[in-house]
Amino acid sequence: MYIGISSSQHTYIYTMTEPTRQEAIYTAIAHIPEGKVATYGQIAKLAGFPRGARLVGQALRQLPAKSTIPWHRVINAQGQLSFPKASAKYHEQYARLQAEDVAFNGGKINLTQFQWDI
DNA sequence: CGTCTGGCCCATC
DNA sequence: GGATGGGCCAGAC
Repeated sequence: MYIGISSSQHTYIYTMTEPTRQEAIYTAIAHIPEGKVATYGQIAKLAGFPRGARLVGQALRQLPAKSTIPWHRVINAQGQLSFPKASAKYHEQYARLQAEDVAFNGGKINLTQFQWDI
């Protein structure tokens, strides 16, 4: 989010120079429709970082708990959740996706069926 | 500066 | 299916 101060010339001074990578990434994720998933690489590209898949992971790791963006719709390019299978996070993501009728087959999501195509 | 580590990706074998 | 190696970018030493 920008914090801006307007001047008489209609220019703006921001506390952060530009949309942060994080913001661009969060915005992209926010656009994933319900019942669809996107890969880290896909989000990175959308946010303007063609090879920045890891940035997406980093951004999501720092996501505030109160945030409402659909982080659970971001999965890896293999169609799997990028959490250890035994972890609470894995189960939460799994449950949220299933609640949106995203199907798992042997722990994997069929990307040709469920990937968000822009 | 260098090196390692991440909710990764891709090509290749 | 799996393993490996290169690439990517930002942070943390």
